[in-house]
Amino acid sequence: MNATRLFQCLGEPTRLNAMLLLHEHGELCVCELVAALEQAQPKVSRHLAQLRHCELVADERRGQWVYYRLHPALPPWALAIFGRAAEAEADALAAMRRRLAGAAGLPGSSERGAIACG
Amino acid sequence: MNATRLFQCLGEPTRLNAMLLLHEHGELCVCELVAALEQAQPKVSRHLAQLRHCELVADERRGQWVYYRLHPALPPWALAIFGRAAEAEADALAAMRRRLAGAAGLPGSSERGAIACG
DNA sequence: GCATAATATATGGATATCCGCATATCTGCA
DNA sequence: TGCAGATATGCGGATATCCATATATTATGC
Repeated sequence: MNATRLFQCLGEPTRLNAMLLLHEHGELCVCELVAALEQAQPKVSRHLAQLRHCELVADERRGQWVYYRLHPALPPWALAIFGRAAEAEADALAAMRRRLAGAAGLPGSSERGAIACG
Repeated sequence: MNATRLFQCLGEPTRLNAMLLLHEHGELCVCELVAALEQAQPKVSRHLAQLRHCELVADERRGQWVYYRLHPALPPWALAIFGRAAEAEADALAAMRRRLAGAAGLPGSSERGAIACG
């Protein structure tokens, strides 16, 4: 992991926001990211693939869903950078958090305290 | 100043290294940056112009030389990110520091302890 | 004014990035 | 087997990025 490459990956809003969400929530599936980011599914999926390629995230399939989390091998300085970026993007992050909580019916919604609808 | 834009700027080696050098040394003129970065002058100048445009650096002409420093309005979280990036790029930074010290005859060389040649 | 050093910009071309749309793959279930 | 939901990928096009070379600008010293 190298600083230039990390910054390249974070220099695009969808990827940065996805990383910040994963940093905050630990683990999210693609449909939750799509809901929180308010971006088209192929777009989110493509950016996640790029983050996977750079080993910024790790993915794991569980049944129908694919869960993403921060890559376990990320060095401490990278995590520290995510923390600072979260500080800088506090407002956008709050909005995404709200959309995530409002997305009922998604796999993780019960754990997040939302009312599951089905 | 916004996180995505900052990361875009830092996602290119010449710009990242220039920022780390300025973070470490406070102030450097273009010819010192050219020596430390080992990149062509027009290339360095162009990247500095871009950093200036994004208000990541401030410039000041003093006679023949133009000095660059980190922009005074940079928020704390941005400075913190530079610190972490410096940690990640410690080796490259050490090499640039050596080249800077070895560049005798440049405007700041006496202050840096090198032997001025003219 | 003229030569020179330091710095900035213009130009053109190669390459990369990002997107939307369509479609493929995979899983769970009837 | 076949359908539906979740996710990934192929493709073409628009745009942005980056570079090297050449040239312009600004300041200094004679």
